[in-house]
Amino acid sequence: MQSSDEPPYHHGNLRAALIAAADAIIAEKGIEGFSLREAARRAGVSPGAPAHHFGTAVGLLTEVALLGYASLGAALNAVPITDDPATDLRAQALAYVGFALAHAGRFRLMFRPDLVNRDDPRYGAAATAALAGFAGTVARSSGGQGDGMAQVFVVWSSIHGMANLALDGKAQYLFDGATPQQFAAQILPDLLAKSWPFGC
Amino acid sequence: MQSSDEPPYHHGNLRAALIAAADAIIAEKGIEGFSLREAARRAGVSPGAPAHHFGTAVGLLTEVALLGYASLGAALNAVPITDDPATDLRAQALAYVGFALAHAGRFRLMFRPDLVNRDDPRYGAAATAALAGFAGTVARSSGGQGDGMAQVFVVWSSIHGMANLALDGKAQYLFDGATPQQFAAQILPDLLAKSWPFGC
DNA sequence: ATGCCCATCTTAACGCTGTTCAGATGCCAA
DNA sequence: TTGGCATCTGAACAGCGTTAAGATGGGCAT
Repeated sequence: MQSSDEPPYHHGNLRAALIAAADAIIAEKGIEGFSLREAARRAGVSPGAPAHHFGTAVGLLTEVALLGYASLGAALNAVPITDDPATDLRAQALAYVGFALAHAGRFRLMFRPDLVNRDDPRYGAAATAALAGFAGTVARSSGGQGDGMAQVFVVWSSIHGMANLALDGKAQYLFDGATPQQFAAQILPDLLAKSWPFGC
Repeated sequence: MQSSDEPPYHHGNLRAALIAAADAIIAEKGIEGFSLREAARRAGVSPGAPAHHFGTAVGLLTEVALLGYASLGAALNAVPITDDPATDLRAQALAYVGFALAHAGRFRLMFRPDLVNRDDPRYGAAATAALAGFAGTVARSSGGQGDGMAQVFVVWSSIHGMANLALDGKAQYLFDGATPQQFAAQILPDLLAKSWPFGC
């Protein structure tokens, strides 16, 4: 009996191994570099093995996307809450964009409807759970006035749009060829403080 | 001699035929339903034929994406300009989201860095040209105060985020299971007028 | 008008992909 | 110990993008 769970047993906890392998591939090569066969290869099993655990490739990728929402939620929950909702909103926006750039593969996967099973009830739950703290900040920021859902949508859209544009290199075009990382670290904080309507 | 250019000549204006076929496939099945071989099939040529005109599949898809930016620009330029920049901004936002939903395949392709050759100089030019009128509205809206680039980025992010969230069915989750089309037609206009900070 | 050149397209092949299915494997419970 | 059954293998299939060698024929120089 080994203390490590690397080569677990006869065949082992293949399910977890495949999820980890898929996540690693996506982190290394991006979502377009993923292939089910390579995930199987890394887990040391035959190409047909994943089918029994996940059905299809979408089944496996859905699990990775669920992990992605969990880690996004963790990143958002990690920002300290102050008594100024606007400050918190800026910090959460920065965390959101930072997560998208730091885990580009995961982030892209999370919003790829063709690669994820949206009918899985855990999917919607994971998304709302990830944004729960963020929705709370929006509610505190508005003081309960106005349409709550609309406000969450508007603020989320703004942050999500910044993340996507930065990820796709569009910010690079507007801001003197700054890389996405330079943009997030140097330009975005000032921008949120001075030009972002939700940052007061 | 035929008046129609359908089966043009010996082999014909294959380049245009392939672009049209690719655009049609994407409109029918979405970007994930595209395949280079099917585009060749529809154009009535062998699988290897596109290579000479576009090099790789990305070459062909880049052309379709350029058409996409042109049509997005046309949609944005089609909104009438009033003397109230906030009104214009709302109308342009509605047009942007409407375009994304009406031409989902094109729109998704336009922001897929793995399917488009970002090094093509026409690509950046097409993107900025499409947003030129929009950037003008932002400038009029701010009265020339503040960082222009930052303002364009912030407003564009907001609109782009709404389009993406609507397209991915996230709005569906926040607004009582409304379909993307219902959302754009019934919910979004009110939302832009009442909860959108750029709509005054 | 004729002949050559060269862009264009075909055919065939390579290696890769996701998925399926019959059969082998070996753990766990009885 | 033995049977049942979840698990995994190995091979196959169709489809994909891309490449290379060869056929095809239109347009240009002569």
